[in-house]
Amino acid sequence: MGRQPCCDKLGVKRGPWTAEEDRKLINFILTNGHCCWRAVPKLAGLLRCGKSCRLRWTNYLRPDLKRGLLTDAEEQVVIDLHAKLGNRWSKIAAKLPGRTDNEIKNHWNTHIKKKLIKMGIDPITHEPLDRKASSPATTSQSVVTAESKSDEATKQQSPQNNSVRNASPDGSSPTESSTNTASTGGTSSSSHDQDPLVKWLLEEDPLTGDEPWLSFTDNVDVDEFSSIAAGLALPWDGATVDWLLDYQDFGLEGSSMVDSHMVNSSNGSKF
DNA sequence: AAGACACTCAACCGCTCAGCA
DNA sequence: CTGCTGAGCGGTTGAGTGTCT
Repeated sequence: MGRQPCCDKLGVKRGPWTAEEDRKLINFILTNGHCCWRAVPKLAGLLRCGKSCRLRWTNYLRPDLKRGLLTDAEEQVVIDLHAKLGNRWSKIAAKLPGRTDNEIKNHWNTHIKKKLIKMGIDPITHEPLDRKASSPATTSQSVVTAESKSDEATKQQSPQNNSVRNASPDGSSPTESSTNTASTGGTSSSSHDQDPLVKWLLEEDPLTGDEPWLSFTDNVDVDEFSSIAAGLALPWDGATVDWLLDYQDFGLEGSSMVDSHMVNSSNGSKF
């Protein structure tokens, strides 16, 4: 790759996480929360950079994560939101509780993209492939606005330009307006604006930001966390938490074992 | 059975943004 | 206003795994 690692300090471990590292990170965050990711590895006794810890937690260890493939309904939501928002995976993920941006991004690239192509829909423009060359206009079948199309076109023309993220979180910046003006442009009312579900998804954040593990600052123990999780219908029951914290003690190797456990433990429906 | 190829997804990287002094 | 720092985001990589020949 030739890139400089983000954490080029000697002694900073990279690569796949071990069960022991997962255990340390889980233990630390469940008892202390994460006030400052940079400090987490040091305090948790991990030879990782904070960035790596944050990624591991948010993409894999977080207790509210669903595991396994996206359901058809979730997939449809992703497609709809992608048509509206483009590659803003974090925004899309925010509308799908239990899903991470990384997961959605991966799923998009590996499954949905192909599915759409198979269906004759351009995954970038969300327009029928056979109409792409002949007419840029939107159709009733189209699930994207002309604006988001230009958004994608802009991005494609300047692959080094990450400026889509110049948009403010509420999508109101000039950049946002110029590249993804679905809410302001004349074609703002795609078919999904009439879809109550999509409308809701575009307006509401299912996650409020006050998830319990974000505010563990008072040495909440695992049992307490388990009950909180149960109360919130989080996917981790007490047994799972206990198991998760102990699974490497049974000689299970690698975090992939967590996956299989999570999937198998609930009739194959993720966790 | 074994090698080649395809696919998946965890993890990495660089960039940008937000908050603060 | 400016510069610094930490957090978050999206794009990309590559190891592991599955499927095909």
